[in-house]
Amino acid sequence: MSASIEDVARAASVSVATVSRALRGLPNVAPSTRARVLAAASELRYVADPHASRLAARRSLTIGLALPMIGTWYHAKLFSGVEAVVAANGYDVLPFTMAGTGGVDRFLEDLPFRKRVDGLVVVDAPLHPDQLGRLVGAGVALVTLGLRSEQAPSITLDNRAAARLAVSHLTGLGHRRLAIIGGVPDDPFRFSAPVDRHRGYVDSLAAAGITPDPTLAVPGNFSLEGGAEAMQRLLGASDPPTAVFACSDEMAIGAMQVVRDAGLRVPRDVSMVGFDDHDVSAYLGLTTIRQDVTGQGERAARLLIGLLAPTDGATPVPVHEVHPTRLIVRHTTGPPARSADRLG
Amino acid sequence: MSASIEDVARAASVSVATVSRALRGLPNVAPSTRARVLAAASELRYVADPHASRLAARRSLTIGLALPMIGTWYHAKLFSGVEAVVAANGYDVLPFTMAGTGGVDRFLEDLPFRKRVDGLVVVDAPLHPDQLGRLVGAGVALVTLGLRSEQAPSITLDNRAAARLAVSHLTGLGHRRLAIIGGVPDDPFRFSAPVDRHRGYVDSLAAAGITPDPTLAVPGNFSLEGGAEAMQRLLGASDPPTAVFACSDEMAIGAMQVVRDAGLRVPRDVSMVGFDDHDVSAYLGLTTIRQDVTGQGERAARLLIGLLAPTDGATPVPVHEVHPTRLIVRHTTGPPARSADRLG
DNA sequence: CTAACGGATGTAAACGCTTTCATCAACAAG
DNA sequence: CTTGTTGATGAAAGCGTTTACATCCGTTAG
Repeated sequence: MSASIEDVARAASVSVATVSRALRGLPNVAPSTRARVLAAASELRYVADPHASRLAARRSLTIGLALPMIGTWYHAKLFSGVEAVVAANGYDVLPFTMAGTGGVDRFLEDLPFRKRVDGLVVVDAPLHPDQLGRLVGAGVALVTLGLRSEQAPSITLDNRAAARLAVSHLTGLGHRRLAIIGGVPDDPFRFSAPVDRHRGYVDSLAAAGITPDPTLAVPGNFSLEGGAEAMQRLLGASDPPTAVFACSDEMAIGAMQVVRDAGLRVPRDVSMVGFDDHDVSAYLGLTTIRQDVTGQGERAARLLIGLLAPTDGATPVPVHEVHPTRLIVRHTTGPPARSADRLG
Repeated sequence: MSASIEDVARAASVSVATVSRALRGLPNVAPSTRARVLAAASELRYVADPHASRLAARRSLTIGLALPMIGTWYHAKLFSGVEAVVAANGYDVLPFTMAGTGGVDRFLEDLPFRKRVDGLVVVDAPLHPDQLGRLVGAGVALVTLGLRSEQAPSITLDNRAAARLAVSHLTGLGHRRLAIIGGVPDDPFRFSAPVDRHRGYVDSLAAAGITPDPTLAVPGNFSLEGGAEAMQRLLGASDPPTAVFACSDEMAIGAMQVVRDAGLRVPRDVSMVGFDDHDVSAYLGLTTIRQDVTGQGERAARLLIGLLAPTDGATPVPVHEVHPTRLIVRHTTGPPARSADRLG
């Protein structure tokens, strides 16, 4: 049905070995022969069967991308970055979503990617350190994104410092009752961002001489809905916050809507700062912490592909990159209304 | 390094053929034998090498997903839907992005997916009808999403009717100067939504006795930035619209920000209706046309997998599904301010 | 008791490549 | 003129499965 390497060999009057070499740009092929092979291949619209070639070459030319889910802004951007450089380097990308039955544990149990990918980008580190260690031990090249691990190169943010940036901005404006929407995850080893950001929040409060009020720290599930629910709880309290640090822009957006629905104004009654710099945030005027998600994906892919390249020396030391974040002040933060009281 | 089928065969004291049969649940294997093989396989943590098995079985158990890009809300949701059902059916999904060098044409030229996927979901039909025809002729199972094609099953929206829904809502409120942000694409064969929605817009104007003003139809590139730029142009005109139909929520969001930056209010000065029902739209109170993007992705995948299943009869007639849309009225639409003038 | 049958199993030939190794020609050096 | 050397090429052995076909054996029908 479709041409095989033998067809090309016949058409070019050479052996299949020569076709293979010529097509892959290997040395020791006479220029004239190579030209003839190339012509024949393109004439026959020949494309090497990836399965055959991967079986023979013992490399899949595929990198796996393990993430908790697709469909959110963050993961889509990440995917986009990874995909771009992976494709540019001639690899395929194979997404693994942890959402299905069994999730992470089944993923590790069945190792569905075994023999299927040359390397793995693990996002939000849905794996325990020892699980990661086992993988690395099994010879799987991998880089983690979102959680630092000692066993493999990683790309992270300084979440604690970033949170300090956000919260200090708020305390600097005079806020004293500061809430955080984020939440402690089930397992800090798997997704450390919320706990680190919470630490930064506490840091900043301490620096401003404020004692953290545990009722002002509510989980938001990193979703619009979760942010809205969290804000509802905050507003329902006896002494609501004048400022909120949401650990994602989506939670911030959900929360702001609740604020407005309650007849309050942002930032007059409640200041809001998010995290991510979601595409829409600029258009909503949301003050936020910017991170370059696509760039992180690109970087992770590049790192992994570097790992896959034949290392002509000792095993390289794992790289740990901490990507920058930046406070973007827009229009959802301002001094607390009560500061006027204090002045008066 | 990792167990092969021979290792399992040896451990279970049977031939590799029996192992293969036992593991794949084929008939004609004695229950006791099957149990023994299963035990051995799990003991050795055996997983069949996908490349070998795909080469031998001549099917890749992979479905390709060709889309213009990842990273936007729409495509991420679609991806999410496709991925879920594809994974549930034991297939892998291999994304192909058209963004890179050459884009669609190179994609078709090299047919990079040839021999690599069993079927293809083509999103936003980046292919000409005759290109699609060639693919189908070449035996590639495919379903298109976003553009109806006669050669293959398709999943579409009735974009024209949906646009009528949106625009009639606006005319019903009394608007007479109605803009549309969407734009005519380079090639209506590749992405027909904008032209169909424009038709629906014209329909509704006609029904309301309004002559379309070509200066009120501006392209917006289906992006936040594009929406903003479009709105800038509309506002800069001598007689700006009192209502805008944006062909995507993202364009609507970009446009609304420009409206507000100009010191105008939504919906008092400008009504806005979007298209998609983006996750954030509910939180922004955006009136919009809802479509179930994830559901469309799921459906496309299901259709394709059905196509792949052994057809024990004549070639099935291509299914053309038109998925529903619905107008969701929220808070960005209202009667035009000037309607008061008319009353007065 | 024999022949035919059918279920369980094994043998071995693909599948379409890559890659090692051998071969060969041409040419430089002795 | 031999002997090395080097670059171009081909032969063939895998790579780890699937699957058509053959074999074996216990049943059942005649």
